[in-house]
This record gives sequence, C-alpha cells and structure tokens, in this order.
Amino acid sequence: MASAISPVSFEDRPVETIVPLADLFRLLGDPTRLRIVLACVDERRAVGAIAQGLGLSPSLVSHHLRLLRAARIVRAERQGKQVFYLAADRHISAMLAGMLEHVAEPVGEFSLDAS
Amino acid sequence: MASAISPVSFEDRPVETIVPLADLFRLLGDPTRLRIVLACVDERRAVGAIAQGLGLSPSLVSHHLRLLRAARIVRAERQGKQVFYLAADRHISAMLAGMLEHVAEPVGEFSLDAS
DNA sequence: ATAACATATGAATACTTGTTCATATGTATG
DNA sequence: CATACATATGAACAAGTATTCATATGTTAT
Repeated sequence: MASAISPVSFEDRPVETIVPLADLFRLLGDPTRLRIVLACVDERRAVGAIAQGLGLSPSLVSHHLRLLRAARIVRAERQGKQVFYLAADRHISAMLAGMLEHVAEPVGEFSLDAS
Repeated sequence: MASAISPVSFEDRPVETIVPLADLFRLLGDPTRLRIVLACVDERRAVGAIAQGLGLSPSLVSHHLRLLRAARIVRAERQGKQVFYLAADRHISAMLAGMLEHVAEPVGEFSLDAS
C-alpha cells in the first residue's frame, strides 16, 4: 500500500512532491520552532505555557505556531481564553521520535575519511 | 533499546539534542538540496550526473553536497575523476521514504476548522 | 460596558542563506 | 609537462526569515 507510481528516474521526481516536503523540513529546521513542536507532541499545550516553559515571548511562540498550523504540523483547539496546540497527526510524532533517536545515536558505525 | 533518559518535562529538553536535529531538518528544507539528497538515495551518483539530471550547475550541486556531507547526510566516494555521493545511512533513506509517503497522502482525515 | 487576561497580527530590523561567477584543486591522458 | 575534464572553493549579491515591539482581536469576569 505504500506504492503509487515511483518516478522512472531521479530526474523525473515532480516538483509538486518536493516542495511540500521541503516546506515541512524547513519549518522543523529552526531550533526555536522545533522546540515548540516537540512541546506539543506528547501533550497539548497552551501558547502561554509553551512560552513560559521555553523562555520565549508569547508573541514569538504565536508567530511560529501560525506557520506550523498553516503547514498542518500542529492543530489548534480553543478552550476559553486559551488556545491549545498539539501535533497534528501520528506521522509527525512518529517521525520526530525516530529522528530524536537518530541524532541521539553515537556518531560511529562508519567514520573513515571524515576530513 | 530506544530509550535513554527522556526529559522530565518538555522544558528540559537539552539544546544539544535540539540543535543537531534542527540542523538536519534545515538542510533538508531547501528544495534544491532535497532533490540532490533524493537523487542519492537509491543509487550513488556523480556530481556531474546529478547536476545534469536536475538541471543545475555543478558548482551549485557541489556547494550543497558539501553541506550535506558535513552533516553526514551523504557520503562521498572518489573514483577516478568523479566523486560519487550516496545517502549516508538507512535512517535517512527510511525517513525520507516515509516522509514522501506522508506528503503524498490526501489532505484529509480531519479538516474541521481549517481557517 | 469596562477591565483584565490570552493570543494574534503587522511592520521593521538584523541576520541567515541560496545562488552565481570566477578561480582553484585534483585526476587522468596525450 | 601540458591539456582536458570533474569537482571544489571563495567572494559577492539577492532573497528569505527569525525576532522584537507595538497594537489588535477575542474571551471571561465584574
């Protein structure tokens, strides 16, 4: 079930699949924004709580959350005055968990000509 | 085996794990660079072949490959005049494959207050 | 309605970064 | 050695973007 039509050669990969994927990565590529996303992975969090927990201004957190929400990386749920954010789906969560493992691993396995 | 000490709260996630992960994402966050990485996933490719295949200048490709190599996303193997590049390990390949599926999926599953 | 709180938005700025052009390094062959 | 080819590197410029500050919107209570 994972197939679809794979490109006949690497040159033919359509831009319509590349750009959205790059957008996703780019959004996760900022440390501050990544911390915000990770804060919403396990549990849903209010904007103010994230800001306070990470030592950031609410304004900055809100700006980042807007981008993350537009990319459907996080979802928003209003509850009274506060707005809670959470990771949009399991793909995101699972991918982030896997990547956290990846970077946590020792460098090794193969490091020959590391110049 | 996948554990290690997980942070007691989301505030405590150490910057030393965030920054490398963000770096990884940031590098994959450029469409041109992502195309170059994807070109090296299945098969190893020479710089010139990548450049020609993607319609980019060899200089630009080389610049990007330098960053990717520094981040250990790709590996280099010299063979005569040419230098072949390939995805550094399976984590990268598997993650990319999974992400390609992810973006290929229809938007749906949940789209309520998409405003 | 007014006040107090939570979040969002817009403009301005400082900083990062992708791309190009010119040039250098490295490698094989005449 | 000289030439041709493949890749790498450095500087310069253009474009994008993260952050701050000020202000606006929305929500609950008095």
